[in-house]
Amino acid sequence: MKHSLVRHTIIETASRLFYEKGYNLTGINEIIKEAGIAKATLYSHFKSKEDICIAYLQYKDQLFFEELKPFLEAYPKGKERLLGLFDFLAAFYAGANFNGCWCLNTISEIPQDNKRIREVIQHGKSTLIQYIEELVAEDTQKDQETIKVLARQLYVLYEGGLSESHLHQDPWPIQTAHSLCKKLIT
Amino acid sequence: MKHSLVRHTIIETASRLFYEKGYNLTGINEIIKEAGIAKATLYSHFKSKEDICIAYLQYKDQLFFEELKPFLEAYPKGKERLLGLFDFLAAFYAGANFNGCWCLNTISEIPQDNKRIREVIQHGKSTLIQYIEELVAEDTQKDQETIKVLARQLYVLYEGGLSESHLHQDPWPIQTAHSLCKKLIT
DNA sequence: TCAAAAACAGACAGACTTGTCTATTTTTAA
DNA sequence: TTAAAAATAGACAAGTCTGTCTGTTTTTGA
Repeated sequence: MKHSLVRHTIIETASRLFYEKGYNLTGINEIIKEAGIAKATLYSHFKSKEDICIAYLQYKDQLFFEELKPFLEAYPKGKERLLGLFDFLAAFYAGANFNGCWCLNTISEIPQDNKRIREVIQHGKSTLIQYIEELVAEDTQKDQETIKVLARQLYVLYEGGLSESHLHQDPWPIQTAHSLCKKLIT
Repeated sequence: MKHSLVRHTIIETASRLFYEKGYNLTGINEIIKEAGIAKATLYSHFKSKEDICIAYLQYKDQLFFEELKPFLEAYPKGKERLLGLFDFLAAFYAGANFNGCWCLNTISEIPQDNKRIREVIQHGKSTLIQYIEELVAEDTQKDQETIKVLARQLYVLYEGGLSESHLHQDPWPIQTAHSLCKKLIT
């Protein structure tokens, strides 16, 4: 297998396992077994499990935006697209292998003083907030401050719906967030 | 030490460690060392680590309501008391040892098929929703369905603010949830 | 006072963890 | 074609984990 392909296989396999089973309950031995590679190969691509964790978080964020953006482009700019955010969430929930937000899950699993992983997670979420700001800006004319405030409100709704649908194993929190979003923007 | 006192010491120590460090990163050996008891003593009170986890979740929920209820009784019934919910959250965030929501943290740490722990968590959160319904009902006259819908909306806001303030290590999501609550009830 | 209950220290089993290392084979690319 | 790079299997170190067990000492309560 080509060098870069092996790396990709490791990230894909580790991501699936980390997301499904959790970071601490997934061992290196399980990753190499499922990926079908040798342990020395894994450690020639990543110097530690923590490095794989960071690659996992970045990979999930990348996939997330690669799916979200085309999904929302099917909606007309403005209010409908903002509501589309919660349709995306509902589809995400309904899809196979849903296990909540990988960022919140991982934050819960690492020591509080692990700044390296925390920063990757916070960066990913900041990117999402920024993207929501862009969606809000596409709606009717607003000043910069109003845009920022509304984006943060929608973000908190989005995350609340996501984590609570996971906890209750029921889509009602996402639906609640959706209807609250509607109330906010109309 | 008296029998029931030992049990309480175990729960208190385990709760502190589970909440601070996470469930999987806290070992039985650490619990007995910090609690100052023998391992055989711990296992005479709890048959497994999972049983301690359940006692931990119930203990935290109990403490939570024991603090929340008197806190809110200082507010006038109705809208102000509903907003007080988010003041409580802000105080919880600002307090020492804040580490997010123990329910979401624990859900992230256990295997997906662990129904026993999941049910304890879902039960605790359902109790919170029910309590919010009571707070909502204290406000102006509403039919039962409207009460339920509004309570769920406030709950999603509450949880979103809580988990995101934890993630970003900043109180802005709680403040955002607070202002959204205000908008909702006035 | 005295028997029962509880707590004690700590060894131990058995399985797991991450990460290193050796020695061999395969693949790649010029 | 051939030398360098990469992947291989798997042993190993050194530590972790949960849970059991033995044998002793302390506490409790009637």
